Amino acid sequence: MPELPEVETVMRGLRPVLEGRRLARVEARRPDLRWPIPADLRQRLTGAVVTGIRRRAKYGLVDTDRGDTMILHLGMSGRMRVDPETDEKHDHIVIETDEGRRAVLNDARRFGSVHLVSTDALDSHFLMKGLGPEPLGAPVDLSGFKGRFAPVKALLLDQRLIAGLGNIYVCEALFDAGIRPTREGGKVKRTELAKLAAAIPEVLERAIAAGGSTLRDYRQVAGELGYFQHEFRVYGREGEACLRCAAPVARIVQSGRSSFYCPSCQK
DNA sequence: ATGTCCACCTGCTGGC
DNA sequence: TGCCAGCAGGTGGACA
Repeated sequence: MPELPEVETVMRGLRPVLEGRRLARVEARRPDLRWPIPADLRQRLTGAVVTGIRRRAKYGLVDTDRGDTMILHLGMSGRMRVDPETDEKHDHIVIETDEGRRAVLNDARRFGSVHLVSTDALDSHFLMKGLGPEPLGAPVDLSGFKGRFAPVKALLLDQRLIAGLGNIYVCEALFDAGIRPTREGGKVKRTELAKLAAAIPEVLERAIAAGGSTLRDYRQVAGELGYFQHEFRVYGREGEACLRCAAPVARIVQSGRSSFYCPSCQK
């Protein structure tokens, strides 16, 4: 669920609560999520000062003054809540600062994960080392699509080529660029790739500005919804009229995941 | 190397 | 009301 804009929104919400604060209490309520939760998480984080709150691709990063970085992934259903009023089912990790403020990781499906690594070795961690460039800021480089046979949809989801896109924003960016998700990656024309390269950061930035997209689980850290789902042009709109040409939006399944597109606008 | 699937897990919705 | 099938924002790893 949480793609780059949702993770960015969550980390922006955590920053004022955690950054610069000393961690007074850290609790892991179960031994594992997708991977084992580090057994020394509590010992290494308790008493440490949070020196940075960052995001890389769909990962949240929390740096401490002890030279450690916690790597946080929200999987499909992960949420962070700040200063929650009540405990909820699937609250797995609780972090409390010296001000008594709390950040709680809740993840019903447990596809998310928590790792703790030396900040110096962060880039060589197996979750980080294969990640492609960030799709914000600098222009997106899609030259890696050359010679590839996989559908352009699959290439955009490949975190080694571009890091941070998921099913929603890939569908939306392909619509904006007028490219059908089934097109063979290597056969997408240069001019179309240029449109796509521009559409990707554009849609991500609009989603961040809207606080992300709330379909089911996702919330901002204080419980607010995201609002970008109201701006979807194709995602989840099967059978509804294309906003550009009024043809019905189609849904197909590619490698087990839904792709939404306009059969008339997207060639 | 490249592309395709499955598995991991819970919760919700819609049909019967 | 109950049951069951199908579906969901991700992604590492197994396979041909």
